[in-house]
Amino acid sequence: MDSELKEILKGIKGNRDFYPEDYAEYKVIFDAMHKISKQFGYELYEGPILEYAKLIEYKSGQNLTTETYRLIDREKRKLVLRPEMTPSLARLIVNQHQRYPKPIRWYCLPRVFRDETPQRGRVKEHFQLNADIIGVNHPAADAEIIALTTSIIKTAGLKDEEFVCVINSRELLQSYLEFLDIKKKEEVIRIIDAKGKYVQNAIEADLIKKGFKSSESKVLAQRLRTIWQQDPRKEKNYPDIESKSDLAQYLDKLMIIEEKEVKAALEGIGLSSEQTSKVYDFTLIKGIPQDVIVALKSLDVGDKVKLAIENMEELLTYLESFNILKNCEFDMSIARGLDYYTGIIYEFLDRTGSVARAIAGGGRYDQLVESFGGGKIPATGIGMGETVLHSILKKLNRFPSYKHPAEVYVAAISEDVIAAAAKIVQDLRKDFSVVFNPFGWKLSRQLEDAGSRNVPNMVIVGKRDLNEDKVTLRDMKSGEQITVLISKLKEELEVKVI
RNA sequence: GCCCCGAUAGUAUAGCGGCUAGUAUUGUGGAUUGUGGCUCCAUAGAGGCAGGUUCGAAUCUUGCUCGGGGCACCA
Repeated sequence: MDSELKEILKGIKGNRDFYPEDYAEYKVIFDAMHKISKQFGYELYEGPILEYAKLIEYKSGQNLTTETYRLIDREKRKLVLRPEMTPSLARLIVNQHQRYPKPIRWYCLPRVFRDETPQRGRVKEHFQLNADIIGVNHPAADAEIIALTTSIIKTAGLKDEEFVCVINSRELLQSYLEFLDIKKKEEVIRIIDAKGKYVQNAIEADLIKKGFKSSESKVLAQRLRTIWQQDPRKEKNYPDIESKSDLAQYLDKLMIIEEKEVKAALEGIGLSSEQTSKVYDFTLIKGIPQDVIVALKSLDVGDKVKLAIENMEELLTYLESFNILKNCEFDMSIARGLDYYTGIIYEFLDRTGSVARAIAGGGRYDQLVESFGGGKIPATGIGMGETVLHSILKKLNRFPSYKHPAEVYVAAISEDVIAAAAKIVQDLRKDFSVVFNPFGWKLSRQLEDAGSRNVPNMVIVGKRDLNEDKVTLRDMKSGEQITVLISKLKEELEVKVI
């Protein structure tokens, strides 16, 4: 084979081929997304894969990130392969929202593209469910999106204890920083967001000082970071770490390391030691929502912060009404969505330890539509890629084994009954998935074919039966056969195919 | 962009400087003429790509490509 052709046939890095067995797994997730979105009364929409580069720039108010696929068309227009759906959604809303009564509940399952290095749960091309409520600014809307997402994740195959939705309020975080008279809010948020990295870097540096090899230190520090993030109270045992005396000591000190490193970073950008410890203590507030509300209420804060806390409390009541409180935690250290989110923000995290990335993430973005010149239209929504969820479910072995779609295999024994068989096939196809191979194959070959594809039922059409208006119905698994009148065939099959 | 690991038929693997590249399974065709999954026969199919070292490279080496994992980034 030509060497160039060989390279081409490998495909583009990070883009994916879905063979039928693979697609069947993703379909479990897609079906859950469609089914639940419909259950919640969301309408399906779609947009173009190509958009003007400017549209993405408007949304973010900055230049295109390096990850966006760019292209130029024949008319020299600068276009992009959509890296996310929200800008297109905002475009649709700005253009025609007046046609629709509010709130608008829409969902979409677009293929989106990002030119980034593939990692676990991260590829260049993926499907990303978007579900949004547009036109109301009410905590119940945020709660509904969280309920919808929870339901999808559970329908796809995860159990309650295997994931968690962590919730914070950007409004609360910001107003609290304002209350403390902190100017560099963005930088503080960035440090809080990256605290895991501070812990990891400190451990890595310490390990190198102790004489570990640089590459080994990196791996070990990562492992400790993962433990610290997923199990801060150290409830489980970690034999791989505990067996090494050099490492075991870190397990108990993770919280201390975090405090020291994060505080140093905060003071490093000019916060007073009082501001630093107040901010740090604030980020430690996390846990079951009721407890967090109590802790927040005990803080001595201004009216603006109190309002934000009341908002959180209201959200809590809706989470409870929607029966998803058990899936939720409030966590003041979650700082996702620096740029666009304005209120409640949330992300769904894996608790099985398979994948570090978020399963889904979303929040309230009340100013986005306005920034496109579309008037003050509040909105909240979620984005959920299929890759992280798939990766977790795969690791847990939750996908059913692959099944060929055909329910019935119709075999014609000889060429002179093909016409009669074809007629039966046509009729059966109104109710069943039917495979028919009228290629003049011998019966034994057709039996083997049906067997190798795991088609459960076979209808054998031959002259002998046909003379009495009958066919033979064979159960491929047991090998049992009965002859039935053609007119009764469907009835018989209906019992077998459920 | 950076780091680690890997790459032999569709799949799973063997060989580790002497290749005419072995095995299993899968594919295709056939042998039992209206009853398969067994057996048998035939047939097809591979060292990711490009260069270097060497008398000789699948094997050693360099770069790239693709895959897996991580960092940074992004969310």
